[in-house]
Amino acid sequence: MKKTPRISETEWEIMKVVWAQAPCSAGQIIERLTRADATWHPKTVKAFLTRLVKKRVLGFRKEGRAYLYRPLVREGECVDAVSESFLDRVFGGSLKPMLAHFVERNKLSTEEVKELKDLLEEREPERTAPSNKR
Amino acid sequence: MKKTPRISETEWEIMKVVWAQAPCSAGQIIERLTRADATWHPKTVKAFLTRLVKKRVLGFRKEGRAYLYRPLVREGECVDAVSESFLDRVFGGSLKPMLAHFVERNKLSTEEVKELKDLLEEREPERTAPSNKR
DNA sequence: GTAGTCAGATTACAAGTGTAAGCGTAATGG
DNA sequence: CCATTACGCTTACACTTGTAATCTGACTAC
Repeated sequence: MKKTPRISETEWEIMKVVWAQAPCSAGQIIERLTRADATWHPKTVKAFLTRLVKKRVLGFRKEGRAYLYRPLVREGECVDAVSESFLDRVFGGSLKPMLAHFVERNKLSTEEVKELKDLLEEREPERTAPSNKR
Repeated sequence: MKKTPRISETEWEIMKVVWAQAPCSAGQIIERLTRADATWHPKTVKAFLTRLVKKRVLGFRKEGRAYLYRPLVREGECVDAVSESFLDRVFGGSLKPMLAHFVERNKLSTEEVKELKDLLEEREPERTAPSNKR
């Protein structure tokens, strides 16, 4: 296991953009972020970018005057890490209570319920014995 | 809405015990925690308890020499808050990708898949009265 | 070429976190 | 009584996070 570096909440916002936009400049990132939420301050974003590079979460290559940033960790890995941590911390690591919570809370439409069931359907019979994860 | 106070990762560990054990002394909490993970240091736990009281997440009543702590915020509320934040941040707020992720990742047994499907089944909105409110 | 502009880097700083040792006080066992 | 415990409270400190101004060096428009 490679132990994904810890990515804070705000850092995650920035990473989402980088993950989505492949190699992108600070300008593009700032633009994207401020478009969604005008309270982002360019300087703040820059500072975060520098930090993320230092953390080795982002890499870059010089492209003329500016940098083109790119992720050094894959989104999937980070999602895995944070999801597992969340599941463990809040729901003791078991899916059922978690799903129960979300289903309860997000009043799903019949439509959505069906989608989710289909999703479960597709996955399926890897084995019959309870796989105690981890 | 009452805006649940932010509960950090480590604080959550402690809260889990308090939520589970109703009114309980520092000693009981420490005991519980160290039983599960011997690296907990009593002093550390005490410090967190004090902080949590200051944050108004825990309350207490004196019981002789010691305090009996009790939660001032309900677990459900905190779970709601942190779950929503997680869902938004990591999965853009939509359940389906999230479920997909967890289902994919935790190689479920047929058994477990069935349980989850049942869970969805139960929750299904009353289709007799199609109140489609999102 | 000289001032302005625009990069990213550096620095700053207040909160929040994780960790734990010390302090003061009250109970306790000799 | 009095030293030891047992408690909670205070203090400490390094690290992280959120936020942003300032610095520095390169480039651009006069």
